[in-house]
Amino acid sequence: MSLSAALNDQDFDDVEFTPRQEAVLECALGLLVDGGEKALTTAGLARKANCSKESLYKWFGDRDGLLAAVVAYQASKVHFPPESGATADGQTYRAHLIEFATELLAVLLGETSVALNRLSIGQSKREDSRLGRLLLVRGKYMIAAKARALLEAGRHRGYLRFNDANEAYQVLYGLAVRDVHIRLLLGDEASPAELDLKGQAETAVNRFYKLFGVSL
Amino acid sequence: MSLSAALNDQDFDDVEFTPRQEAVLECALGLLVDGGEKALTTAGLARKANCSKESLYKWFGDRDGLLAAVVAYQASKVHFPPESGATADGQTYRAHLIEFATELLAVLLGETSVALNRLSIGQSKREDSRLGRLLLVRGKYMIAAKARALLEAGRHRGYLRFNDANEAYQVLYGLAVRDVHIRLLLGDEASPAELDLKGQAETAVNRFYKLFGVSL
DNA sequence: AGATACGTGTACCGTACCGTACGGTACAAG
DNA sequence: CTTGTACCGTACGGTACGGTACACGTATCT
Repeated sequence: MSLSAALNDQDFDDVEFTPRQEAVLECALGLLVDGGEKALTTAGLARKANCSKESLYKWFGDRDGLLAAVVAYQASKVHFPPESGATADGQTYRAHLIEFATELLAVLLGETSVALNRLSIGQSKREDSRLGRLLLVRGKYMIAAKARALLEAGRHRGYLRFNDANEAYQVLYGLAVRDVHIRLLLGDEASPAELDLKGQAETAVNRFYKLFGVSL
Repeated sequence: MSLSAALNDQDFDDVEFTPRQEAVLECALGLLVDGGEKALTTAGLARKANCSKESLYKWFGDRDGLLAAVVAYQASKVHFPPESGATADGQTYRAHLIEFATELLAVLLGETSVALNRLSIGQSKREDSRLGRLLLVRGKYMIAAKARALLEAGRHRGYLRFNDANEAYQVLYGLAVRDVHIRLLLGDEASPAELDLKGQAETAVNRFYKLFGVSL
């Protein structure tokens, strides 16, 4: 079963890559990070990765399959630490929230994430945007799920009060990310204050508690 | 003076387009909205707009100049209403904030804005992203300036309390937009609730007042 | 040793598209 | 009537890139 077939079947879940393929995909990531999509040509990747174009097509089907594989590979690298500290008091729970926000910012502002988002967005057209969906389901939705679980735990223990966990997460996201992500995607640079991820996460969580925290 | 020369000089300000050129740019916008960047070819635009490729190159220099002209043209269409209601009580000021947030969402979620953002992001590479900068300075920065003025007025009249107007604006932006913008750029669709711009703007402003409003 | 499988390197084809050149048309000014 | 300007339509060169075919090298299995 080829990868492109798997992609067409919307079924990209249980795909594993051999070490050799992962090395090639890492090269592809490097080309993408500095150079954008147009820098990732089949000939260029084959030259940089010391592999043949024929192998690329054997492994990934076609160029779209290659791009999808790059996204899937990068997404497979983010680990979800096991539910951190099931028994936590209010202070450590708040610290966990801050840590989550910090990691969120670290991921979104990372250059590989920026490069992949640029790639997926550039490919997205009106209707039919497979790369975008892939990035959403393998990236954003996973993070959102983890965040919802974290927030639900906080509500269950009486630290937070809200009706819709998803809405609460989106507010936390907005408070932490603001317009920094889109500005980076457009080529702007983050200000020094915005590069203090920990500080940004703390103020975001502070404001979040002002909105959804139980009365002091 | 050609447009491309003006672009290279970072000076794209006092550029005006003839009605004929604007009609062509409108066609280009249409091609961009449904089809993405690759759908906007010089031959295709010439065919759809009933103009010659030679005219395109005479007017816009090259394809990059054409893309830049499309962005500049669209940016030139957003008007800034004169400072609304200099003398306003607390209720109408809050209404003005809601109106601003509503318009912000309407712009960001509009399909032409999404298409242009996709275009600019797709063109942005590591270093050197002229389209992105153009969209930032002609779009985002203008909106941010207006928002800062509005917020400063609110602080001056005692409705709001904050130190940095820019930071306050970013919080308002985050509360209103959340992750909807990036999701749309990636090809996701807005939920029904998210399409209720007025309602979204109201809750965003409510939360904003919880953070920066003076004590009730 | 031979066979099968896998991968590299290279040459090649077809195509899409940018950019330009050129012929033809309409129109205004002298 | 001539000249200049602006534009359309089309055809063509150059090129970059996706995709394929093939020759050669290497390892593993029998």
